[in-house]
Amino acid sequence: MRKKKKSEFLTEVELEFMTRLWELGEGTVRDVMAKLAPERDLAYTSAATIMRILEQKNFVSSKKEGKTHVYKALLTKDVYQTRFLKDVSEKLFDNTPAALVARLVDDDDLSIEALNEIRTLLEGRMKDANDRNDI
Amino acid sequence: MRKKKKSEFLTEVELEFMTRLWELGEGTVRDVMAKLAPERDLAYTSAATIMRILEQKNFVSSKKEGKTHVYKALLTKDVYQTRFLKDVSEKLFDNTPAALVARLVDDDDLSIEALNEIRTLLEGRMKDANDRNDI
DNA sequence: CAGTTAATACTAAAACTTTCGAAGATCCAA
DNA sequence: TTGGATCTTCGAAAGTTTTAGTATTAACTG
Repeated sequence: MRKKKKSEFLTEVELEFMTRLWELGEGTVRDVMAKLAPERDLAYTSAATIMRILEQKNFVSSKKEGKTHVYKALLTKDVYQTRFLKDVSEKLFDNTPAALVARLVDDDDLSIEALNEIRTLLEGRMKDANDRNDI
Repeated sequence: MRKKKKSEFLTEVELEFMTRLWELGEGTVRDVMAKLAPERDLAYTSAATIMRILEQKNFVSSKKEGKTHVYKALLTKDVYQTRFLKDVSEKLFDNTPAALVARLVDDDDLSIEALNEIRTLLEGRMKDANDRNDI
């Protein structure tokens, strides 16, 4: 017998739907479906089920407008990205985020601009961290 | 009816086992089990099943030594990390690895040491990029 | 108000994941 | 060489994920 898994992370299809909802801000099942890839051929009831599951798992909330539900993410994409990366870092990179970055910049050719952007952000962060330490 | 999912990525338990095997280089079911967290209470047959599944999915190969199988990863951790990050980048960061790094360094939980490591890495990478540009 | 349209709720299937027991195979020691 | 220990293989149970059909319910339309 297995114990029930706590759903901290989105499944593949759930992520697909959440991504659309993040883009939309909020929307109905039809709205979300309309944003799926055109080749994605999914019955309306399937999409509705996914949205219902997302609500059960507390990833989204819904309010009723007329007879339809309007869904809204309860979790920002930023927060989810952070949570997810923390887990990846732990499970696949021995808890060393630097190793993760190493692998990433090793593989993909980031533009100089992107690298600069990241460095700026990094230095801002390091300054903050130092300030906190100096108190 | 769903179409068969091609298993490009490891499941949670599979990753747990592969991580041990990567640490070991190669090993038997017992070897891998011995490296699991002490509180991980798993029957030997369960572990054997996981290893067999990993072999079916072509993540590992095995050679027979006496009556036991000695397993070896067919996929390096580096390659898997790269493959995985590419997917994460795509699915959760709009295909912009820079956004991924940005999110990572923006995480308040990151230590100063980790930030330093990342900066060192980044500067090395930027130097390389500049060198290439100067040619 | 009755009929059509469209949304939701319920249910269930098929595939996948995780776990482990039963049965048979193999090796070693006495 | 045989008994015990240990290994492998097979199958299956229980939970999760993904998909969609059916039934019900709510809104609009003539």
